[in-house]
Amino acid sequence: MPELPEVETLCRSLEKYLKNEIIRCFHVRQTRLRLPVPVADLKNLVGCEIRAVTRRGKYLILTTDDWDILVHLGMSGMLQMVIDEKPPGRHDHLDIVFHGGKILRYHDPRRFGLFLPVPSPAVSHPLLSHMGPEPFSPELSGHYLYRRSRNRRITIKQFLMDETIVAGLGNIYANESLFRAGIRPLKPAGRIRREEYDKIVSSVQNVLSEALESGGTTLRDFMKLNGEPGFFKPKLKVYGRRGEPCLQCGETIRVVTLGGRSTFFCSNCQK
DNA sequence: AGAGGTACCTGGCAGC
DNA sequence: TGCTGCCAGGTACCTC
Repeated sequence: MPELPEVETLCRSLEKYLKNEIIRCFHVRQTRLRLPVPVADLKNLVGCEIRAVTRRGKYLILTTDDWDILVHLGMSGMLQMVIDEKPPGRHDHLDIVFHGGKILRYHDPRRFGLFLPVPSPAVSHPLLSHMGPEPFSPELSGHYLYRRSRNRRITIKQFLMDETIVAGLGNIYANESLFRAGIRPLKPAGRIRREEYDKIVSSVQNVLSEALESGGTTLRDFMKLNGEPGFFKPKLKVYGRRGEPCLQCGETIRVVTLGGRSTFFCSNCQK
């Protein structure tokens, strides 16, 4: 369930739950994630206090003094606070056990996620250092996207999903943003005008902040319920609506594949 | 350099 | 009921 708004909400909840907690130990049951969990390096974190929990793109960063932990949820990852001594289930790959008894449990059936101890600061790690601006940073502007897109023949949708261009914009919100901006996802990025990029930036920010509100509620329930996935169902206008009528004009929502990802659009509203 | 395809995994669901 | 094939919120790596 890891969309950027959900990762952001998770980040805020974790900050509250984990700040000033001291790591007692790790229980690693599966090391084979997107990158292998370097078990030997985890020793560097034992006894360390969590200073902050932050987010960069869809990565979570648990910060201590000299080492940080980089967490990515991939397609199917979840983090949950385990209060009692609940036995780990299938795909509960890893626990962080804190002094005082709190446990943070990493669960990821598809194992596309990542759990990586890295020397501070995590933001200079190669996985993060090449990332583009955050969707809400002032760096992300119509001017910026216009400049980065010149001479690019890639489609605008793939361009927006390139994390070196914008950090953390996933498939759902790339689709939704382009619908709101009235721009067809198949249009080459290099052929989009400056004013259209202004519109794209505000669409991205509006969609994400609206989703953040709904995502937040779901995530709080999720934490309270000790891992019940919840039913986060944002008000999607195009994503997942193949064959259904466009909510603006009634035209049938179409789907194409771009970069291996399903891409939904209204051929009447999006030019 | 940029673009397209593929690989990494498991689970859920539609269709037979 | 049970099998098969397809699809899924992500990212990195390979080839052309």
